[in-house]
Amino acid sequence: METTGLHLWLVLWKAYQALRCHAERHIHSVGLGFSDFAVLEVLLHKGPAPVNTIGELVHLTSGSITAAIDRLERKSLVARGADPSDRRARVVRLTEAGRALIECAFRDHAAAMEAATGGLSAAERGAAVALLRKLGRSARER
Amino acid sequence: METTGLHLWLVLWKAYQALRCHAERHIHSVGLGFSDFAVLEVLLHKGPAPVNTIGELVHLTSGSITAAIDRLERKSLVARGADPSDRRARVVRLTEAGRALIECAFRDHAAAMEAATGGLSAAERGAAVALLRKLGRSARER
DNA sequence: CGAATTTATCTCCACGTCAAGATAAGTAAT
DNA sequence: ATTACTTATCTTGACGTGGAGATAAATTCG
Repeated sequence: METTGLHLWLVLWKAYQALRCHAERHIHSVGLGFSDFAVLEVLLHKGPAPVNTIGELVHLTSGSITAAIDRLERKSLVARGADPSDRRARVVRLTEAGRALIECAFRDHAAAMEAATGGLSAAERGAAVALLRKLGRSARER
Repeated sequence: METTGLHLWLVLWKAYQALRCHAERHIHSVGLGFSDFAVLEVLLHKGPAPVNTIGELVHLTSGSITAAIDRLERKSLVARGADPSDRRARVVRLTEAGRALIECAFRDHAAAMEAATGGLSAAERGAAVALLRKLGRSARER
């Protein structure tokens, strides 16, 4: 078994692409892009938040998150509001339509990921999670 | 330990991003984009190949791979040539400069990945490779 | 208080990607 | 040989992203 860092990286990349492909198929079918889905998901699970806070959570730069919120606002899935404690900030919240959409889409997404990872037993998935978490953490620290 | 498919997907995503961040830093410092690096790497290890064959290997559509080869040709890192057995095809090969660059860049890349995955022991990396390979393969099959 | 710095957001532009369609060359079938 | 189909590549237009810089508000410090 190959244990070089390069090999691990390649295998990780391929696994990522395979899962991402599944994820994208479902998300695309709802008429959303990957980033827009991530933004809605953050809003659903963390509640309203300022633009750049969301950007950091989903790894988008200031320009990109502005564009993403613009897209979602154009579709009436989110709304910008004023932050009473900071007049620079614009707080983003889900609209009714946005909440309905992401709740449904998220359920589908979870089911799709469950199916896509079905090739591994529960024990294997647990082991994979532990290893990947450790790998990600240590890589981020360097 | 969480063993849902969704959780595994999220952890995989984060680990991927952490490693990709390392990879991109090194590749960018050579003046290349991620895809262009992948194209050169294919040419280095598999030898000259037609445009679309390369595109499939690095997962780029016909339009994208054309643009990538254009960029590399503009920098004189690769050259297009005729395929004697198929006049539609354009065979891409490394130039001297291209070979020198990718050989050097690839060594650096391998070293960077070695360092980035250093948080895992050899045994852990072997286990991770086995799990990720299985995961990727089964996800691709569905 | 006023000046300098930081923070939050937005605008603008360049880049890489994809999708769809165009062109040209090879292949198969009648 | 003609027709239809497939394959290899390129072109065009739209989209999402990042980076640099602009603006405005908040914060820090003398």
